[in-house]
Amino acid sequence: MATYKYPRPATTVDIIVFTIRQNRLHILLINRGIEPFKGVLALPGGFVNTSETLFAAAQRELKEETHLSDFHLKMFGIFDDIERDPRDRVLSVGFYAIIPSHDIIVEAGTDAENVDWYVYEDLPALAFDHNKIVDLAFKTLISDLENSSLPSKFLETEFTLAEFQKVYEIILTKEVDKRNFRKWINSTDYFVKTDKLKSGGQHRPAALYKIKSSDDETIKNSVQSTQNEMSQITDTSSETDYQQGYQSGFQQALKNVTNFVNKTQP
Amino acid sequence: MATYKYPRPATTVDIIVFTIRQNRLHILLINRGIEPFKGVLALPGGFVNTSETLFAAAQRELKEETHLSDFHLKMFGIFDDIERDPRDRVLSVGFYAIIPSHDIIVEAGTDAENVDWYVYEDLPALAFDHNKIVDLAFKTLISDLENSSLPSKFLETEFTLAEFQKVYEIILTKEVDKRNFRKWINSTDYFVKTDKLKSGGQHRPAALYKIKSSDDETIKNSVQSTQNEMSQITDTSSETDYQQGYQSGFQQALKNVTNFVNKTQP
DNA sequence: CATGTTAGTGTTGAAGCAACACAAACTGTA
DNA sequence: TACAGTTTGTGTTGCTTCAACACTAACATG
Repeated sequence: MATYKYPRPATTVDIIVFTIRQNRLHILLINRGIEPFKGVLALPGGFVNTSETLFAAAQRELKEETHLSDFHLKMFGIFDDIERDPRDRVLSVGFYAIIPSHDIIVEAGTDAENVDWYVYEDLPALAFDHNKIVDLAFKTLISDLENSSLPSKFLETEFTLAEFQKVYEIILTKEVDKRNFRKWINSTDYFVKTDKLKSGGQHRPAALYKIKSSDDETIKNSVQSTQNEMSQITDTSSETDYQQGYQSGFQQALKNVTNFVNKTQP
Repeated sequence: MATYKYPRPATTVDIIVFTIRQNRLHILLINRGIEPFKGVLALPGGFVNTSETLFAAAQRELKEETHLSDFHLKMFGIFDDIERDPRDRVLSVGFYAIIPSHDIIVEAGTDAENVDWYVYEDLPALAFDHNKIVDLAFKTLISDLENSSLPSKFLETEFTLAEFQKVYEIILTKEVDKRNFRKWINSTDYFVKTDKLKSGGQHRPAALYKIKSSDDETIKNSVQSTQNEMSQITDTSSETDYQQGYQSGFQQALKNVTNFVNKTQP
């Protein structure tokens, strides 16, 4: 039991786990095993302990309820409607995770009676305000797509450009021009061609690419636990920001301002 | 007294109040009247009650400590370092506020011994992790500048384009091209020219502009209390998003995807 | 009415990007 | 072994966007 001078809201984390299965975007939902909303589909998540960060809580809950432990994880929003949980005043912090398509072993954990994948575009009504949380997670995913190596997290470490292009087409539900896509790949410095080819196909073998990083294993195997705030700066520096850690801020923030500001010094 | 089965982190809000004085960006700080960090400069803010939203808490605290009540207010981040408050485990949600330069009557409230304005570029070490919070607030302000009518919140309801341009130059610390700036003003539909002129100057009178909105009083006099999550979508629709409220999400999220996606339908 | 100061206005060259078609490489089968 | 079938891989062009840049108009004051 814990006693405080003033009442305080509880804090939870909820996680949207995205993956691609059968060429469609899916998210992970649990069938709630306990009240409230017993038997209703809901996002994996749970209460934040006093001894852990929000990221740690999201990792822990996802592992408890799904036995997943290796994923990209990003905080994207806070949900604070007063009546969003019938039991008590509960704030929730939303995270989204991306796991590769081949990595889809999930088992029900303690709080969950059942864990399964559901097609994103055809979700039923979820418990609490979870539909709203899912919507914002998807919007955030979309806006994160272009300016980072993030979509490759849907694939294995090495992937062909055709596979990678397909990830975009599935998430955006739009056709992508092959040549322009490849030009964009080369214009970023997120990816490099390996000297390997995708073998075993029936047709012309494709070159395998991977994320360009001095230590991509570190990135792959750990969540972004050092990034403990939501970066509103959705520019091309968002990935490197996290690796550089905390910067002095002022000059950093000015880097990517565009528009009518003079580029040349007078 | 409040008793819970499990311990829970406390939740606070901290507010960065931006304004422009003497052609420099300032923020509002209080000299803490109580421990911890008694006598140290800190952001206005305080604990969130169980019966209020985070926005309501930010409004209330700002009013309690500064007697300000009319401002633009936006949530921008969460701060969850485990040791960020020596008393207890405390999560903090950051907001920034913008108040017009003419509207700078502030008085010390209950928790604050002293309230005053400090030049943004020359801040001392603040209590808790407040320097970090200020940095992210400023980054968010910068990225919000271009795609909204927000910077006009630094000015009175009606303003000249020279005044408006000056706001950008002060915040960005860069010179702005007058003709390109005015072209940008016209290309957005955020602003309209009124039929009034700025009188009383010594030289050619300038036309007065204002925010184009059917009910701009509503926008001016209220915080964005209906926007209870951080919109990661930093595109040109961010202002209208808030007015339209919650949308179905999927198609909405696709609107502003650019880059290599085919624009024409096959 | 002459001077001083701010308000207000268009054009041009460069860069970025969407649209678009065909040859090369490999597998399996005849 | 060659032919059919399928996927990989590659450049150019026109359009749009935007940064750079200089002069005239309007008013106040002495």
